[in-house]
Amino acid sequence: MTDTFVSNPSFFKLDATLKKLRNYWQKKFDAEQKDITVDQWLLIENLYKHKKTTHNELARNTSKDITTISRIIELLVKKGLVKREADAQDRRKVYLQLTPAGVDKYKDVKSLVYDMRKIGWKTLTETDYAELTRILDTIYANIPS
Amino acid sequence: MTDTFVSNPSFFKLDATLKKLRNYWQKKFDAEQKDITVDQWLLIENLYKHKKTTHNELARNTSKDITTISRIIELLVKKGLVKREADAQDRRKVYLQLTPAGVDKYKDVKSLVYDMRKIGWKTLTETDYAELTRILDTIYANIPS
DNA sequence: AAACAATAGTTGCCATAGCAACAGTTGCTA
DNA sequence: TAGCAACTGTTGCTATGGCAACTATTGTTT
Repeated sequence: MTDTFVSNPSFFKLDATLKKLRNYWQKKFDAEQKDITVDQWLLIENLYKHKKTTHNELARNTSKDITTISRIIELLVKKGLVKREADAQDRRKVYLQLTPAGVDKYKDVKSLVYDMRKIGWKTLTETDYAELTRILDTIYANIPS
Repeated sequence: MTDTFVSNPSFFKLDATLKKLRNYWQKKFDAEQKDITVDQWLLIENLYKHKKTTHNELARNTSKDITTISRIIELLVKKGLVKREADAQDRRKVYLQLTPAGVDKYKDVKSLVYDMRKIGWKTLTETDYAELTRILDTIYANIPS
């Protein structure tokens, strides 16, 4: 692996791309008055798919710190999109699930997200997607935890 | 482009990979008592390469918000790694440059960063790097500003 | 059973991200 | 030259990210 290669700014490029994506999504959300942030959306999407999870599971599934989950969930509860439910057996556990309003929000925002994903990929192929996935997964696996 | 393709979580994967990278770097910085954050490092690296820049240029070069630059620079000034210098012609402008201590910090941290970059890429090839660059650049270009 | 370890989640703190509002300066134009 | 637009940077506010310390609960060990 050459010097030039290693010193090339892949970290920077990842960061820049992700920021531009997040920014674009957020502006669309704001323009269409969805009244959520991109990360709040990610949790809603995850809760829709898993129906009923705990903070810890959500943290693992979304690659977010559990403290961040705790705070985002707090905001979603205040917005009436998520409800907490105590576990009867283990009183430390709190189950999280979307309220009916949360399910509505998911359905409302879903198609917008779908469209935005298409825009990011518009000039790329399925092979490109597979390549990106492979490379990012490899980098992820290469980094010690 | 298929449904499955579009609904696949590339945003999530980018985010997860970047977080793991940033985390790994930060832990190494902390373990070796470099006393800087990853983003502070990115500004130091940029200032080393450009010698003398303004907040605006630095924001463009690093893909960071100018308010974020303003605050990170404030921290670096407090640490004695960066100094501000007013422009004689245009009194709105402030030039930024590394102090001698800032240059030392750059030289001190550089090899550590070099090693970490190698670790992320250890099982990948130059072709992989070129592919990643191409795909990320394409996504970046596809997103409206 | 008492002591201790492990687990689930919250809160405090500081750093980064981005928007809006602001102050000061400079350039343009009527 | 007065007024306004554009530019440079800062500050306030809210959200996310991550570490450390904390509470409460449950499981384990002696």
